[in-house]
Amino acid sequence: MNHKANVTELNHESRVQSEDHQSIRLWLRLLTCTNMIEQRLRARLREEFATTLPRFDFMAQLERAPDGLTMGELSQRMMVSGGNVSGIANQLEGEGFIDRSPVPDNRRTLCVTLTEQGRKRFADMASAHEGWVVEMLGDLSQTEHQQIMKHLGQLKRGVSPQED
Amino acid sequence: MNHKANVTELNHESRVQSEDHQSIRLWLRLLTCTNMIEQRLRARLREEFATTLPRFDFMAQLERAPDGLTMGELSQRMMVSGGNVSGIANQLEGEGFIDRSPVPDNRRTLCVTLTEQGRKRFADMASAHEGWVVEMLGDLSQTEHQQIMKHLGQLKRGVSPQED
DNA sequence: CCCTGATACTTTAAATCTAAAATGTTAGAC
DNA sequence: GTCTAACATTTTAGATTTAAAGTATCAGGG
Repeated sequence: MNHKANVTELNHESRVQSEDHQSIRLWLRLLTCTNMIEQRLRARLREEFATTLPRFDFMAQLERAPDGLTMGELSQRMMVSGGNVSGIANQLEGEGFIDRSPVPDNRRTLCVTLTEQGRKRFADMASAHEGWVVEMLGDLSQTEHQQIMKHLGQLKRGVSPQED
Repeated sequence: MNHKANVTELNHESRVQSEDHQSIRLWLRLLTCTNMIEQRLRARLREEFATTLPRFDFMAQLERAPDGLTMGELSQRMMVSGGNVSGIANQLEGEGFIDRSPVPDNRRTLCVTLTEQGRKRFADMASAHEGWVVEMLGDLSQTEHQQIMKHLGQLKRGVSPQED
Protein backbone atom coordinates (compact mmCIF):
# COMPACT_ATOMS: atom_id res chain seq x y z
CA MET A 1 0.00 0.00 0.00
CA ASN A 2 1.51 3.27 -1.07
CA HIS A 3 0.28 6.07 1.12
CA LYS A 4 3.37 8.23 0.90
CA ALA A 5 1.46 10.97 -0.89
CA ASN A 6 -0.95 11.13 2.01
CA VAL A 7 1.66 10.97 4.70
CA THR A 8 3.63 13.91 3.38
CA GLU A 9 0.47 15.98 3.48
CA LEU A 10 -0.29 15.46 7.15
CA ASN A 11 -0.38 18.69 9.09
CA HIS A 12 -2.77 20.95 10.96
CA GLU A 13 -5.20 20.95 8.07
CA SER A 14 -5.68 17.22 8.33
CA ARG A 15 -8.34 17.88 10.87
CA VAL A 16 -10.64 20.01 8.72
CA GLN A 17 -13.94 18.54 7.72
CA SER A 18 -16.59 19.56 5.26
CA GLU A 19 -18.76 21.26 7.82
CA ASP A 20 -15.94 23.37 9.16
CA HIS A 21 -16.24 27.08 8.90
CA GLN A 22 -14.33 28.73 6.12
CA SER A 23 -12.40 30.84 8.62
CA ILE A 24 -11.13 27.79 10.50
CA ARG A 25 -9.83 26.30 7.28
CA LEU A 26 -8.06 29.50 6.42
CA TRP A 27 -6.51 29.74 9.88
CA LEU A 28 -5.26 26.16 9.77
CA ARG A 29 -3.77 26.61 6.32
CA LEU A 30 -2.02 29.75 7.47
CA LEU A 31 -0.67 27.92 10.50
CA THR A 32 0.54 25.02 8.38
CA CYS A 33 2.36 27.25 5.91
CA THR A 34 4.09 29.18 8.66
CA ASN A 35 5.09 26.06 10.59
CA MET A 36 6.51 24.40 7.51
CA ILE A 37 8.69 27.36 6.70
CA GLU A 38 9.64 27.95 10.31
CA GLN A 39 10.74 24.36 10.83
CA ARG A 40 12.93 24.38 7.77
CA LEU A 41 14.55 27.68 8.68
CA ARG A 42 15.09 26.50 12.23
CA ALA A 43 16.82 23.31 11.06
CA ARG A 44 19.05 25.15 8.61
CA LEU A 45 20.12 27.77 11.13
CA ARG A 46 21.01 25.04 13.58
CA GLU A 47 22.88 22.87 11.05
CA GLU A 48 24.79 25.59 9.29
CA PHE A 49 25.21 28.28 11.91
CA ALA A 50 24.58 26.52 15.22
CA THR A 51 22.06 29.18 16.15
CA THR A 52 18.31 29.50 16.62
CA LEU A 53 15.52 31.39 14.90
CA PRO A 54 14.86 33.81 17.79
CA ARG A 55 18.56 34.66 18.01
CA PHE A 56 18.60 35.30 14.28
CA ASP A 57 15.45 37.39 14.52
CA PHE A 58 16.94 39.42 17.36
CA MET A 59 19.99 40.29 15.29
CA ALA A 60 17.90 40.94 12.18
CA GLN A 61 15.83 43.52 14.01
CA LEU A 62 18.99 45.28 15.17
CA GLU A 63 20.62 45.21 11.75
CA ARG A 64 17.71 47.23 10.43
CA ALA A 65 17.85 49.75 13.24
CA PRO A 66 21.28 51.38 13.06
CA ASP A 67 20.52 53.60 16.07
CA GLY A 68 19.67 50.59 18.18
CA LEU A 69 16.48 49.45 19.83
CA THR A 70 15.32 49.27 23.42
CA MET A 71 14.52 45.92 24.99
CA GLY A 72 10.85 46.80 24.82
CA GLU A 73 10.99 47.64 21.13
CA LEU A 74 12.72 44.34 20.46
CA SER A 75 10.01 42.53 22.40
CA GLN A 76 7.27 44.19 20.34
CA ARG A 77 8.93 43.65 17.00
CA MET A 78 9.85 40.06 17.70
CA MET A 79 6.36 39.48 19.08
CA VAL A 80 7.64 37.63 22.14
CA SER A 81 7.57 38.33 25.86
CA GLY A 82 10.01 40.70 27.51
CA GLY A 83 11.57 37.97 29.60
CA ASN A 84 12.35 36.10 26.45
CA VAL A 85 14.20 39.07 25.00
CA SER A 86 16.21 39.46 28.20
CA GLY A 87 17.37 35.86 27.98
CA ILE A 88 18.46 36.07 24.37
CA ALA A 89 20.16 39.40 24.98
CA ASN A 90 22.19 37.85 27.81
CA GLN A 91 23.45 35.16 25.45
CA LEU A 92 24.26 37.46 22.56
CA GLU A 93 25.93 39.96 24.85
CA GLY A 94 28.03 37.21 26.39
CA GLU A 95 29.11 36.13 22.92
CA GLY A 96 30.03 39.67 21.98
CA PHE A 97 27.43 40.14 19.24
CA ILE A 98 25.49 42.97 20.88
CA ASP A 99 25.95 45.86 23.30
CA ARG A 100 23.43 46.99 25.88
CA SER A 101 24.13 50.57 26.84
CA PRO A 102 22.24 52.90 29.16
CA VAL A 103 20.30 55.83 27.77
CA PRO A 104 21.17 59.24 29.27
CA ASP A 105 17.69 60.64 29.87
CA ASN A 106 16.00 57.47 31.09
CA ARG A 107 17.79 55.13 33.41
CA ARG A 108 15.16 52.44 32.98
CA THR A 109 15.92 52.05 29.31
CA LEU A 110 18.68 50.12 27.61
CA CYS A 111 19.72 50.71 24.03
CA VAL A 112 20.77 47.54 22.23
CA THR A 113 23.04 47.64 19.19
CA LEU A 114 24.99 45.13 17.13
CA THR A 115 28.73 45.11 17.71
CA GLU A 116 31.03 45.05 14.72
CA GLN A 117 31.45 41.32 15.30
CA GLY A 118 27.68 40.96 15.47
CA ARG A 119 27.21 42.76 12.18
CA LYS A 120 29.74 40.51 10.49
CA ARG A 121 28.17 37.40 11.94
CA PHE A 122 24.71 38.49 10.92
CA ALA A 123 25.77 39.30 7.37
CA ASP A 124 26.88 35.70 6.83
CA MET A 125 23.66 34.28 8.18
CA ALA A 126 21.40 36.76 6.44
CA SER A 127 22.53 35.92 2.93
CA ALA A 128 22.10 32.19 3.54
CA HIS A 129 18.74 32.85 5.18
CA GLU A 130 17.56 34.88 2.23
CA GLY A 131 18.57 32.07 -0.09
CA TRP A 132 16.51 29.55 1.89
CA VAL A 133 13.44 31.77 1.89
CA VAL A 134 13.73 32.43 -1.83
CA GLU A 135 14.17 28.69 -2.38
CA MET A 136 10.86 28.10 -0.63
CA LEU A 137 8.84 31.05 -1.87
CA GLY A 138 10.64 32.07 -5.03
CA ASP A 139 8.65 29.79 -7.31
CA LEU A 140 5.71 32.13 -7.15
CA SER A 141 5.42 34.62 -9.96
CA GLN A 142 5.70 38.34 -9.41
CA THR A 143 1.94 38.63 -9.70
CA GLU A 144 1.25 35.81 -7.28
CA HIS A 145 3.67 37.33 -4.79
CA GLN A 146 1.87 40.64 -4.97
CA GLN A 147 -1.54 39.08 -4.63
CA ILE A 148 -0.59 37.03 -1.59
CA MET A 149 1.02 40.05 0.02
CA LYS A 150 -2.11 42.06 -0.60
CA HIS A 151 -4.38 39.40 0.81
CA LEU A 152 -2.26 38.82 3.87
CA GLY A 153 -2.26 42.57 4.33
CA GLN A 154 -6.06 42.56 4.40
CA LEU A 155 -6.04 39.64 6.77
CA LYS A 156 -3.60 41.40 9.06
CA ARG A 157 -5.72 44.51 9.17
CA GLY A 158 -8.76 42.40 9.97
CA VAL A 159 -7.06 40.67 12.87
CA SER A 160 -5.50 43.77 14.33
CA PRO A 161 -8.26 46.16 15.36
CA GLN A 162 -9.66 44.14 18.19
CA GLU A 163 -9.93 45.49 21.68
CA ASP A 164 -10.50 43.00 24.44
CA MET B 1 3.77 63.28 20.08
CA ASN B 2 1.23 60.73 18.96
CA HIS B 3 2.93 57.59 17.72
CA LYS B 4 0.25 55.16 18.78
CA ALA B 5 -0.52 54.32 15.18
CA ASN B 6 3.08 53.30 14.67
CA VAL B 7 3.41 51.38 17.88
CA THR B 8 0.46 49.15 17.16
CA GLU B 9 2.04 48.24 13.85
CA LEU B 10 5.32 46.99 15.27
CA ASN B 11 5.98 43.38 14.43
CA HIS B 12 8.27 41.18 12.40
CA GLU B 13 7.72 43.28 9.32
CA SER B 14 9.16 46.33 11.00
CA ARG B 15 12.53 45.13 9.91
CA VAL B 16 11.89 45.08 6.17
CA GLN B 17 13.65 47.62 4.07
CA SER B 18 13.31 48.71 0.49
CA GLU B 19 16.12 46.55 -0.79
CA ASP B 20 14.77 43.43 0.81
CA HIS B 21 13.84 40.56 -1.40
CA GLN B 22 10.17 40.11 -2.14
CA SER B 23 10.25 36.62 -0.65
CA ILE B 24 11.57 37.86 2.67
CA ARG B 25 8.77 40.38 2.89
CA LEU B 26 6.20 37.73 2.15
CA TRP B 27 7.66 35.41 4.77
CA LEU B 28 7.68 38.10 7.43
CA ARG B 29 4.12 39.08 6.69
CA LEU B 30 3.04 35.47 6.91
CA LEU B 31 4.84 35.10 10.22
CA THR B 32 3.26 38.26 11.59
CA CYS B 33 -0.25 37.20 10.65
CA THR B 34 0.17 33.78 12.20
CA ASN B 35 1.74 35.13 15.39
CA MET B 36 -1.00 37.70 15.85
CA ILE B 37 -3.73 35.10 15.58
CA GLU B 38 -1.85 32.55 17.66
CA GLN B 39 -1.27 34.97 20.50
CA ARG B 40 -4.88 35.97 20.68
CA LEU B 41 -6.10 32.38 20.63
CA ARG B 42 -3.57 31.41 23.27
CA ALA B 43 -4.72 34.21 25.58
CA ARG B 44 -8.40 33.38 25.13
CA LEU B 45 -7.90 29.67 25.77
CA ARG B 46 -6.04 30.48 28.94
CA GLU B 47 -8.51 33.08 30.20
CA GLU B 48 -11.69 31.24 29.39
CA PHE B 49 -10.75 27.58 29.57
CA ALA B 50 -7.50 27.51 31.55
CA THR B 51 -5.85 25.47 28.83
CA THR B 52 -3.18 25.88 26.17
CA LEU B 53 -3.06 25.88 22.39
CA PRO B 54 -1.15 22.59 22.05
CA ARG B 55 -3.61 20.84 24.35
CA PHE B 56 -6.50 22.24 22.34
CA ASP B 57 -4.82 21.19 19.10
CA PHE B 58 -4.28 17.69 20.44
CA MET B 59 -7.95 17.28 21.23
CA ALA B 60 -9.02 18.90 17.96
CA GLN B 61 -7.05 16.37 15.97
CA LEU B 62 -8.73 13.55 17.88
CA GLU B 63 -12.22 14.99 17.52
CA ARG B 64 -11.84 14.78 13.78
CA ALA B 65 -10.58 11.21 13.85
CA PRO B 66 -13.37 9.14 15.42
CA ASP B 67 -11.33 5.94 15.09
CA GLY B 68 -8.46 7.49 17.00
CA LEU B 69 -4.91 8.32 16.02
CA THR B 70 -1.55 6.85 16.89
CA MET B 71 1.00 8.92 18.76
CA GLY B 72 3.01 9.21 15.55
CA GLU B 73 0.04 10.46 13.56
CA LEU B 74 -0.65 13.06 16.22
CA SER B 75 2.98 14.15 16.07
CA GLN B 76 2.81 14.60 12.30
CA ARG B 77 -0.50 16.39 12.28
CA MET B 78 0.39 18.70 15.12
CA MET B 79 3.76 19.28 13.49
CA VAL B 80 5.66 18.82 16.74
CA SER B 81 8.15 16.27 18.00
CA GLY B 82 7.10 12.88 19.32
CA GLY B 83 8.35 13.55 22.81
CA ASN B 84 6.17 16.59 22.94
CA VAL B 85 3.10 14.57 22.08
CA SER B 86 3.95 12.04 24.79
CA GLY B 87 4.06 14.80 27.38
CA ILE B 88 0.74 16.34 26.44
CA ALA B 89 -0.86 12.90 26.22
CA ASN B 90 0.26 12.16 29.77
CA GLN B 91 -1.50 15.28 31.00
CA LEU B 92 -4.71 14.75 29.10
CA GLU B 93 -4.83 11.09 30.05
CA GLY B 94 -4.33 11.99 33.71
CA GLU B 95 -7.23 14.42 33.47
CA GLY B 96 -9.44 11.81 31.89
CA PHE B 97 -9.86 13.49 28.51
CA ILE B 98 -8.19 10.82 26.38
CA ASP B 99 -7.54 7.09 26.34
CA ARG B 100 -4.39 5.41 25.07
CA SER B 101 -5.16 1.82 24.16
CA PRO B 102 -2.94 -0.85 22.61
CA VAL B 103 -3.55 -1.99 19.03
CA PRO B 104 -3.98 -5.77 18.55
CA ASP B 105 -1.75 -6.36 15.55
CA ASN B 106 1.10 -4.05 16.51
CA ARG B 107 2.28 -3.89 20.05
CA ARG B 108 4.45 -0.84 19.34
CA THR B 109 1.47 1.29 18.49
CA LEU B 110 -0.97 3.09 20.75
CA CYS B 111 -4.36 4.29 19.61
CA VAL B 112 -5.43 7.54 21.20
CA THR B 113 -9.09 8.51 21.42
CA LEU B 114 -11.16 11.15 23.20
CA THR B 115 -13.13 9.92 26.19
CA GLU B 116 -16.75 10.94 26.53
CA GLN B 117 -15.63 13.56 29.01
CA GLY B 118 -12.97 14.72 26.54
CA ARG B 119 -15.52 15.08 23.76
CA LYS B 120 -17.79 17.18 25.97
CA ARG B 121 -14.92 19.35 27.13
CA PHE B 122 -13.71 19.84 23.58
CA ALA B 123 -17.17 20.73 22.29
CA ASP B 124 -17.34 23.69 24.66
CA MET B 125 -13.93 24.95 23.69
CA ALA B 126 -14.38 24.36 19.97
CA SER B 127 -17.43 26.55 19.59
CA ALA B 128 -15.77 29.40 21.45
CA HIS B 129 -12.61 28.87 19.43
CA GLU B 130 -14.50 28.98 16.18
CA GLY B 131 -16.12 32.22 17.27
CA TRP B 132 -12.74 33.80 17.96
CA VAL B 133 -11.35 32.76 14.59
CA VAL B 134 -14.41 34.02 12.74
CA GLU B 135 -14.13 37.26 14.70
CA MET B 136 -10.61 37.69 13.38
CA LEU B 137 -10.97 36.39 9.85
CA GLY B 138 -14.65 36.71 9.17
CA ASP B 139 -14.49 40.24 7.81
CA LEU B 140 -13.11 38.96 4.55
CA SER B 141 -15.59 38.40 1.78
CA GLN B 142 -16.31 34.98 0.37
CA THR B 143 -14.20 35.81 -2.67
CA GLU B 144 -11.29 37.09 -0.62
CA HIS B 145 -11.41 33.98 1.52
CA GLN B 146 -11.23 31.78 -1.53
CA GLN B 147 -8.40 33.75 -3.06
CA ILE B 148 -6.28 33.68 0.07
CA MET B 149 -6.90 29.95 0.47
CA LYS B 150 -5.86 29.39 -3.12
CA HIS B 151 -2.72 31.44 -2.76
CA LEU B 152 -1.69 29.85 0.50
CA GLY B 153 -2.29 26.51 -1.18
CA GLN B 154 0.16 27.42 -3.91
CA LEU B 155 2.62 28.64 -1.35
CA LYS B 156 2.29 25.42 0.62
CA ARG B 157 2.93 23.32 -2.46
CA GLY B 158 5.97 25.43 -3.23
CA VAL B 159 7.47 24.97 0.22
CA SER B 160 6.75 21.28 0.49
CA PRO B 161 8.67 19.46 -2.22
CA GLN B 162 12.15 20.04 -0.95
CA GLU B 163 14.61 17.30 -0.27
CA ASP B 164 17.65 18.17 1.78
C1' DC C 1 8.61 66.50 49.29
C1' DC C 2 5.68 62.30 49.11
C1' DC C 3 2.32 59.39 46.93
C1' DT C 4 0.48 56.94 43.25
C1' DG C 5 0.46 54.72 39.15
C1' DA C 6 2.74 53.85 35.00
C1' DT C 7 6.87 52.28 32.61
C1' DA C 8 11.23 49.41 31.41
C1' DC C 9 13.35 45.68 32.37
C1' DT C 10 14.65 41.27 34.85
C1' DT C 11 13.67 37.29 37.41
C1' DT C 12 11.01 33.29 38.50
C1' DA C 13 8.24 29.15 38.00
C1' DA C 14 6.00 26.24 35.14
C1' DA C 15 4.90 24.54 30.67
C1' DT C 16 6.48 23.47 26.10
C1' DC C 17 9.56 22.00 22.76
C1' DT C 18 13.40 19.78 20.53
C1' DA C 19 17.04 16.42 19.40
C1' DA C 20 18.96 12.48 20.72
C1' DA C 21 19.28 8.28 23.37
C1' DA C 22 16.80 4.36 25.14
C1' DT C 23 13.23 0.73 25.02
C1' DG C 24 10.53 -2.50 23.01
C1' DT C 25 8.52 -4.38 18.67
C1' DT C 26 8.30 -5.74 13.90
C1' DA C 27 9.79 -7.37 9.31
C1' DG C 28 12.84 -9.23 6.17
C1' DA C 29 17.26 -11.46 4.88
C1' DC C 30 19.90 -15.27 5.37
C1' DG D 1 15.76 -19.56 13.90
C1' DT D 2 18.80 -15.52 14.16
C1' DC D 3 20.40 -11.04 12.77
C1' DT D 4 19.77 -6.63 11.32
C1' DA D 5 17.51 -2.62 10.35
C1' DA D 6 13.47 -0.06 10.66
C1' DC D 7 9.74 1.48 13.39
C1' DA D 8 6.66 3.53 17.43
C1' DT D 9 6.99 5.39 21.48
C1' DT D 10 9.02 7.15 25.76
C1' DT D 11 12.62 9.17 28.30
C1' DT D 12 16.17 12.47 29.00
C1' DA D 13 18.63 16.77 29.08
C1' DG D 14 18.59 21.17 27.90
C1' DA D 15 16.81 25.27 25.61
C1' DT D 16 12.90 28.18 24.83
C1' DT D 17 8.73 30.29 26.01
C1' DT D 18 5.19 32.48 28.67
C1' DA D 19 2.72 34.87 32.43
C1' DA D 20 3.30 36.87 36.47
C1' DA D 21 5.89 38.75 40.21
C1' DG D 22 9.74 41.64 41.41
C1' DT D 23 12.95 45.74 40.99
C1' DA D 24 14.02 50.14 39.71
C1' DT D 25 12.80 54.45 37.54
C1' DC D 26 9.90 58.10 36.07
C1' DA D 27 6.00 61.58 35.95
C1' DG D 28 2.37 64.03 37.95
C1' DG D 29 -0.70 65.64 41.69
C1' DG D 30 -1.21 67.04 46.15
